[in-house]
Amino acid sequence: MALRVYNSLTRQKEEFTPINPKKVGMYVCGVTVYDLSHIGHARCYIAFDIVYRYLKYLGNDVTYVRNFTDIDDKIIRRSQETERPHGELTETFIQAFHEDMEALGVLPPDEEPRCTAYIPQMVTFIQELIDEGFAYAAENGDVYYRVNRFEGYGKLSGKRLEDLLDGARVEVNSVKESPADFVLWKAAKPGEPEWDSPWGKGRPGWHIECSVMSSHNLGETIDIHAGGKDLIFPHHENEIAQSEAHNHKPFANYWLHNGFVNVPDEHGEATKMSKSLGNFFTIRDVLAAFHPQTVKFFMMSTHYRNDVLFAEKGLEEAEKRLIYFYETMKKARAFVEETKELGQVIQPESIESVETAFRQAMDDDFNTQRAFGQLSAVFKKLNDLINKPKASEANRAATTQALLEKLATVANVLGVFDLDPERFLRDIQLRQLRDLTITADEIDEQIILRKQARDNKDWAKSDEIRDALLAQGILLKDGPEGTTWTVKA
RNA sequence: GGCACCGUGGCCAAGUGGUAAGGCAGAGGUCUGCAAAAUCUCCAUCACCGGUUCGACUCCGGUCGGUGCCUCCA
Repeated sequence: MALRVYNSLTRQKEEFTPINPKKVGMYVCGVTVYDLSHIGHARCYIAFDIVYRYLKYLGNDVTYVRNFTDIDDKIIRRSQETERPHGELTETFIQAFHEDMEALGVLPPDEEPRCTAYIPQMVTFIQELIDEGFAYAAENGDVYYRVNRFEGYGKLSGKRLEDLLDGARVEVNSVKESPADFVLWKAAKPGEPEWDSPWGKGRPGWHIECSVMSSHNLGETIDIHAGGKDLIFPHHENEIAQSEAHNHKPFANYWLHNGFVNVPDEHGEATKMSKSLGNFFTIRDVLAAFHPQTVKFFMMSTHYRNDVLFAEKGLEEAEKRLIYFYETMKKARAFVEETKELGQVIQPESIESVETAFRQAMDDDFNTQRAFGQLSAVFKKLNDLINKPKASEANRAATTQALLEKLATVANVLGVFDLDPERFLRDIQLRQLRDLTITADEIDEQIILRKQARDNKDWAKSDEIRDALLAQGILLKDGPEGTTWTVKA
């Protein structure tokens, strides 16, 4: 078995071969910290968190670098609007981003470089591009990349330079040699944050940051470079142009891009999130409404390269499914604990096949949806073991235990259903209760009263309590281990 | 206009040359004091038209429909 990944550069799935065996360097473009992060960011960093985890699971020593863009036009504007120093502003949102990622169970990368810490390196890099004729300083203090000097321009996005020029708006009084040229260094206007450079005070352009931080942290050629698909052009195209012109070697061997998170419009059709339309969800908004695992599981229920429609129905479906997974694990765990002595595992090879199937799915470009499909069969099997006395209880319990252990391995790679089931289910209940006036203790009281009535076969009284709870939004479920409850949808 | 991508059951969503994973919803059965839950069973020929092939949802060409990028964007 070998891992195959879809490479945006070649537009096909390829076997993944790192430059150094078992040692992988990956760089994912991070956020610009001028505001709270949205669910599109969540999708991206969840997707590549899985990539990170899976590569490690396969035995690779992975160095994962994800930057923070902590200086750019939007930051400056926001800083001026709010009259806060830009450093303080970005610090706030870096912290918020960390909180969001932690809530989502996204592992921290190995390095999180901030571009303001690399300005001298960027200046050097730009100067070297100028020296080689790949860039030029304009009279206003800006420095531009000379796109037509770089032969491979457009190889990632599939765009041809002449097409770009056709489509480009004619910029009046542009200091650029060509409309396709992009900025490497921006001259500072009065009052803006500024750094020294041979071309005057200014700040780096967006694209140069990633080229420099990538090579400084991971070397001139890296294995994986990833980000949202909206970054393919111009950001990643420009990174390639900068880095390959500068280093004379390939910049990244594999380019991975995740799909968008869309939101429903008034007709339920997918539409792009945008602040102007007010259809924008921050990670915080969403986590207030749904459990982080629900959000994560939902995101992973579509292949990372496809767009996903962030609709309430889908989230609710995901949550329902996740509850089923956790409830099954809880029951399975209880079954094992109740069994005094564990016997022989029934069909040990079927236990191993769980992980084999998982790897087959994940080896195919991190196909989480397929992995979940296969795991459904495992949960069915657990139910079977718990409920159907086909074999001795001791053997069934042993098999259940073995499956649970295998599941834990897989859960750890996926970062889903890796929480304690009791705790997850309790968290879900408490979240659901927030919208109701009744408390968990009050419900438990009523359940005890109802049990007394039921023990006395006082069905009228029992049903009365049940109906009363239902009227308050609480749905009772009578199981072998007693009565549990959920909030009515 | 240029460049990419997509079109699988009521809905979500895998598969991509050998005759359609999984989930939600729905129908029926079991269980239950009755419910609910759980559990079991059932439920598609893959937008359309041509072509290649022994054989195509899967490859090629075309048609129709949808989306993204080309301006800041995960």
